[in-house]
Amino acid sequence: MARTKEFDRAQVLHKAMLVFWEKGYDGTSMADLLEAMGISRSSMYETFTDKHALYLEAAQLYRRNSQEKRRFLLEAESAKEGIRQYFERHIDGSFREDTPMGCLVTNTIVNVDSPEDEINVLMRTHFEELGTAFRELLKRGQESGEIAADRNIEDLAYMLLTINHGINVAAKLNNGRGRAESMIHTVIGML
Amino acid sequence: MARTKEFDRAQVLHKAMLVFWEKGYDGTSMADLLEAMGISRSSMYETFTDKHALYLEAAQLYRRNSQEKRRFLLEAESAKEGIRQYFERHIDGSFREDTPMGCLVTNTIVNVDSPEDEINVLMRTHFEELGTAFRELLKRGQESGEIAADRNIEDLAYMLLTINHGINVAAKLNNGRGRAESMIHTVIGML
DNA sequence: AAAATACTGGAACAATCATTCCGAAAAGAG
DNA sequence: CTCTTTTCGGAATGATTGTTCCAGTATTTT
Repeated sequence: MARTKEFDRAQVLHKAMLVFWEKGYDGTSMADLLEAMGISRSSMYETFTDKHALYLEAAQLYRRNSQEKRRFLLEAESAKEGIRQYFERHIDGSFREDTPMGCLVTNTIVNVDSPEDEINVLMRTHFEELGTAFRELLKRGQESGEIAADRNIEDLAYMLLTINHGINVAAKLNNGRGRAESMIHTVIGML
Repeated sequence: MARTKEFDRAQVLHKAMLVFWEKGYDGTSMADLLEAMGISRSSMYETFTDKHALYLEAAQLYRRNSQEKRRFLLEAESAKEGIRQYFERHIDGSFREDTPMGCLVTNTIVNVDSPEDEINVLMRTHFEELGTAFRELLKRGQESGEIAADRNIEDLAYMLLTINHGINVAAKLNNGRGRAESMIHTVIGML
């Protein structure tokens, strides 16, 4: 009876995500979004309701992509090797030239005011899960003897989580990824 | 011939700094600033020229206060003890309840678009100097035998700098300072 | 008292923001 | 061709933004 469905919703959302990633929530205007998404104002509001709702969807998309890295932690046989592979991916994602620098989630934490905001809850969950993944893997590594028994697993996991945050900040400063890669190599050697 | 000087310029600037610290550059409106500073629009523009100029001054003030921590690195006799004292101060400043969470400088890096902006140059310098302070102290620690000779000083310094960044992000997530303090203790034990 | 300066309050401005609405063009289905 | 639905582009709205300007009120010194 009518015209076929829509444009490519997923693709358009992806474009929006890149803009949010680069400029943050307040920093991106609707004009920026529409230009990048390549659809009309009307279509955008029809499809995504709101700027806030669009951001929420974009953040969730980012998170899905980003969560793939965590598989290296969950499925690793060796703790150190799993951590190495995770950070290799993490550094690559944070420093690569064809996407914005840093991490959309980290970039946002700062920006949103209310800690009760749905967005902020999403961020907190994101990092709690990452911290848990580090902890579980380190624990397994300790049980298998790969990591010394006297190590404080809780502290090491929190250290890795903190380094994870720090890399996202460092990427914004653009000091070059080489230093980060070398640093992670040394950190793993100390575990 | 005339009325005496002004209100307390330094005090008013301090108030403005707290607002920028909490809400970021874009996030704070002139209304917010004026309410916190307690002076009139006219006086504000007369005294500080611009929002941008005001922010720049506020950031420099923050940086001066923040730089006092670095003295613990520059003047330390023991490397580990100096690093311990630095991070004790750093965590306290980042997590304390009577000032905004995190670090004004870190909170800003994300926000400003152009890397050529005077503000962004300020930020970069800030962290380069901190990285140098870590490196010099670690080197002295290695020469005095406090730190093993086979350690890669460059990597360790970059790790501490990255952890420094990460703490500022973690403070925004408000996971409680206890975990950060415990983590630093463990990290220093591993140096 | 008079003159000079410091500060205030509010009005006015132009720009930008997210959002809503409407009419027209486009495109598949009957 | 004729519906029906999707998409578009632009105009309009109302709120908020940073900034300028001016008249008026303090406050101090000559």
